Amino acid sequence: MPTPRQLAREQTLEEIVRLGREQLATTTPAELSLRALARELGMVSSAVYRYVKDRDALLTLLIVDAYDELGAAVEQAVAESARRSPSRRLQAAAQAMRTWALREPSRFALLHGTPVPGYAAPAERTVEPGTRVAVALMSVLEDAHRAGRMREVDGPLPRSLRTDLERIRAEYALTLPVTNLGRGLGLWSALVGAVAFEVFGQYGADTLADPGAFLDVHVAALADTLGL
Amino acid sequence: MPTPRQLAREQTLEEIVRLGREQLATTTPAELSLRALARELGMVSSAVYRYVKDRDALLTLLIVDAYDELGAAVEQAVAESARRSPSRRLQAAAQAMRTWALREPSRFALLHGTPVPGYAAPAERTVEPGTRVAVALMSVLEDAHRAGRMREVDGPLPRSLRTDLERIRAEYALTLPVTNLGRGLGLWSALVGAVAFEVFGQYGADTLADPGAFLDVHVAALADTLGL
DNA sequence: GTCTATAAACCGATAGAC
DNA sequence: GTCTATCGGTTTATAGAC
Repeated sequence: MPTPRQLAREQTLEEIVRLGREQLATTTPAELSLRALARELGMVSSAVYRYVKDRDALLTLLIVDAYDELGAAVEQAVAESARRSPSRRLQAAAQAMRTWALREPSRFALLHGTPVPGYAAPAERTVEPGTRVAVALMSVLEDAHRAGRMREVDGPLPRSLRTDLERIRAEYALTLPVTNLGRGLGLWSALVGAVAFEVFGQYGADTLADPGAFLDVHVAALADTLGL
Repeated sequence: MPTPRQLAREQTLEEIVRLGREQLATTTPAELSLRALARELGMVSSAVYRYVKDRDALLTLLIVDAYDELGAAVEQAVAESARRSPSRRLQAAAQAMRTWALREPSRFALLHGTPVPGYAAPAERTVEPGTRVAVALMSVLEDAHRAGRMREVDGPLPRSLRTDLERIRAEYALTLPVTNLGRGLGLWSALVGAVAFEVFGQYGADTLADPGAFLDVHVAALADTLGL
C-alpha cells in the first residue's frame, strides 16, 4: 500500500530519469549534471539530492533504464522471430539493436561507449539487465541446438577459456557445446562492435550507402561460424 | 629551413600533444580542458591559444596522434608476421590492437568510444590515419588472395552494398573478391568490438580469465568466415 | 609570444532555515 | 521536502599591456 507520498516520489523519480535521458542527448555521460537536471525539473539544485544520492546514482539509474529498454527490444525481436531460421533470428536481433541504437545514440553510448572515469557500476544492479541482450542471443543458439539445427563447431579451446565457458553454460542451464557458446560470446561483441561503428560514425561518412543491409550480411556470416 | 622560432614552436606543440595524452588518462575526451593543459605546460591559459586554435583543434591533434600510433602498431604486427598463415597474421594484428588499447585505454576510447558532442573530425586530416588499421587488415586478405590461400566466399550481396564494395576495391587497388572484402570490413568492426568489450569492461568482471586467449579463438573463427 | 584581468558562465555538494 | 546561501572549485574565450 503505497502512501500518496511514495507515489509522488515515484513519479518524481521517473521524471528525473526522463529528463536525464534528454540531457544525455546533448552531453556525454561523463558530463551529466545534477544541476542542469534540477533546472529542468524546476527544482533548486540541492532538492535533487532528496531523490538521488549523488551523480553516480543518477548514472546507475540511467544505465539500468537503458539496458532494460535495449534488452526488451532485442528480446522482442527474438520472440517474434521464433519460427524463422536461427540465422534470421540473429539478424532480427541485430536489427533490433541497431534500430534502438540509432534512435537512442547517446543511451547506446552510455552502455557501450567510453566508461565514465571514476564511476563503477554497482554489479548487483547492473549485471542482470546488462546481460539481457547476451542471454537473448544465447537463447537463439540454444533453441537451434535443441532443434538439431546447429552443428558443433570444433577447434581446441585453451584450458582456462573452456573452464570459463563451462561455468557460464552451467550458470544459464545451457546445453549447447561450449565451443559454440564461445562463438556466441564473440557474436555478441561483434554485433555491438558493428552497431557502434555505424552509430559512432566510424565507417566513414559515405562508405556504406545502406549499413542495415551490411549488418544483415555480416550477421549471416557470423551465424555461419556458429554452425547455424 | 626551419627557423629557431619554428623549431621551438614545433617542440611546444609536441609537448602539448604529450600532455594532452596524459590528461586523457583521467578524463573523457569530452572533458578535455585547454586550461588544465596550460597549467601543466606552466603557461597561462590564454597562451595556449597561440599554439592551438581551440579545443576542437586539440582534439584533432590527439585523434590523429592516436590513430597513427595504433595504426603503426597493427602495421608492424602485420609486417612481422608476413611469413605466417593469414589466420595467424590476423591474430597478430588483433593482439597488437588489443595490447595498444589496454596500454592506452583512454586513447583507444578517443578513437572508438563515445563521440564528443559537437565535434566533427575534419575529414582531410583524420580519414587517412583513421583507416590505417583497416588497410593493414585488408592487406593481409589481399596477400592471402594473391597467394591463392583464400577461397572466394559466396552469398549474394544487395546491390548497393556490392557497389560500395566495388568502389572500395578499386580505390585501394585490391584484387580480392568483393564478397571477401565485405567480410573483411566486418572483421574490422568485430575486432574493434571485441577489444572495446574488454577495455571498457563489458564482459563482466570475472567472466573471462584470459581475454587474450579468447580473442585468438574469436579471430580464428572470423578468419574462417573469410575463406582463410 | 607571454602576461594580467576579466566576462560569463558552469559544477558537486552541504548547512541550515522553514 | 523545499528553499537560500554558500564553499570551493571548474570552464572557454577575449581584451589589452608588455
